Amino acid sequence: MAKVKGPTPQSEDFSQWYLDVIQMAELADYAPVRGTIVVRPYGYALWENVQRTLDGMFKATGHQNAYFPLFIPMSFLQKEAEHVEGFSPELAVVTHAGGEELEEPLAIRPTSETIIGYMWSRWIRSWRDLPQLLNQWNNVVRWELRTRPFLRTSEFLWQEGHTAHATKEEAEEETTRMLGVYVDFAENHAALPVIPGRKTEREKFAGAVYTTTMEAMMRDGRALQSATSHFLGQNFARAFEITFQDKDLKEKYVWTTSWGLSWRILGGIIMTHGDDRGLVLPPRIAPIQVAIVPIYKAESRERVLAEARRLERGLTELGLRVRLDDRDQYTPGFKFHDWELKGVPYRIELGPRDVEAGTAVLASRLGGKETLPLDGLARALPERLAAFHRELFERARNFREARTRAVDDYPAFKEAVAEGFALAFHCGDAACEKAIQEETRATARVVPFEAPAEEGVCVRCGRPAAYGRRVVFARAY
RNA sequence: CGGGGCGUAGCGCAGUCCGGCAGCGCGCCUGCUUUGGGGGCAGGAUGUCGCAGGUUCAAAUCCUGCCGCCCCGACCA
Repeated sequence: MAKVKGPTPQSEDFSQWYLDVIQMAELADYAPVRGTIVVRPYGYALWENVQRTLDGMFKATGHQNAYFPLFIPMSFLQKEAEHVEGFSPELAVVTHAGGEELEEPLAIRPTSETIIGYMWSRWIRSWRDLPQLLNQWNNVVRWELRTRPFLRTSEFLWQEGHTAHATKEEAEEETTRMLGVYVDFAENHAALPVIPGRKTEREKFAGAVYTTTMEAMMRDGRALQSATSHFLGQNFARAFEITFQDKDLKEKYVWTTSWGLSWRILGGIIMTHGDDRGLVLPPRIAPIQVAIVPIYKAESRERVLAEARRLERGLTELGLRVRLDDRDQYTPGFKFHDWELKGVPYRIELGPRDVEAGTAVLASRLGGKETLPLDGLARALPERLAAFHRELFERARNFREARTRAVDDYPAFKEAVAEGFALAFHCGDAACEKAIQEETRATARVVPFEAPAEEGVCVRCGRPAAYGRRVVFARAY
């Protein structure tokens, strides 16, 4: 009975736990270039499920996929003042190609507002060409100084939606609608409770008029910005001369939005649901929802496997993602640990005794084993998986609420952000916000949409509060 | 970009101080046995000791330079 090391316990070193789990569960591995990772098949299957789900939601809201190039002329990025200031420090730039120095360096896209803006300026002529509702699934590069798998990598996969509209109202509606899609995805598919709202001026996207976001709490109490949706106003329209002739015969600038969700969400799923045994994956996006572990001796092998295959077929026919673990070189105990590490929601154990009795053991990744009749077992699983999702979501929400405190003085604020979210009034001044960060390492994460209207004074400087409500502060990833 | 750590078998490491046969655990391969919570026994394979240069009869070990990665902090999806 060899003792095999599991991941570092969360309580001992949460960051090490995260890194251990990613490696051990075979989600990803480090690649040769600093800050880059290889997403392994199990991790990529998870990402594919995120993609498939979200892509359907984008299409249901009228968007179409397109693809714009990886290379962007440097001059494009310089056209929007805030945008270039925000992104230039982290650009990767190609200066040589084909054995020669390029006349104009090419930025590897950090995001595609500029090249899409350029194309729109050629495509859009009339109000009849609007709205433009585009999305692309791609990779982008941002040369981050401090990297961490999924959360912050030099190259990452994401989707970036870009839309152009005739009116401000329509663009703002789009901004809100798409944040709503992300919230729907987070809560109903990834089981992540999130707080939707607006970013402060200091935290907004470089080039946006304003940024909306959803923030989630990880199991170490830190916040993770899980998706953003930006109202870009006419900033990019002016920079790229994207104009159209309206019904009133006047030439006008379009109003644009952009919104994105990256594989960072996988980091959020890992750090929200995982425990000391490893991953816990939300059923709706788990690559494997049910693992069947057959238990047999040489003489019972065929009998047990035959029954296991019958069960596998029954589950597959219901549209469930199933894996029959018939690897001969491992013992059942090993397989139990393995599927727990990989976060599979349900495991079915099937041995000679069960086959004899017409039963099987159903084990939940959230704990508990029960013996159930084989007959009807498959049909019971969809409801079990739905309940699993609900329990996962509730657990995460309870955790967040237990670690969230409304605070009105600075000492209490410091205590609150040391272990979770602080709900506090703030004056709205960027310098004061920066001081908070320097003094507490916490930042303003989100001004929640859904928060009671309240007046007060700034938790740090005592000046009258802005926003008319409390702001969520936390240490963030 | 600042601070720290580490590069030795696929992985985790010991050996480096004090130069002298390249080691351990896990994993891997073969066989037998086992299988209801990470089995056992036996046999076996696997190395530019990060790179370059120097000192020496002799370098993983000492000297010089370089490279890379990881972790921690300030910036970002």
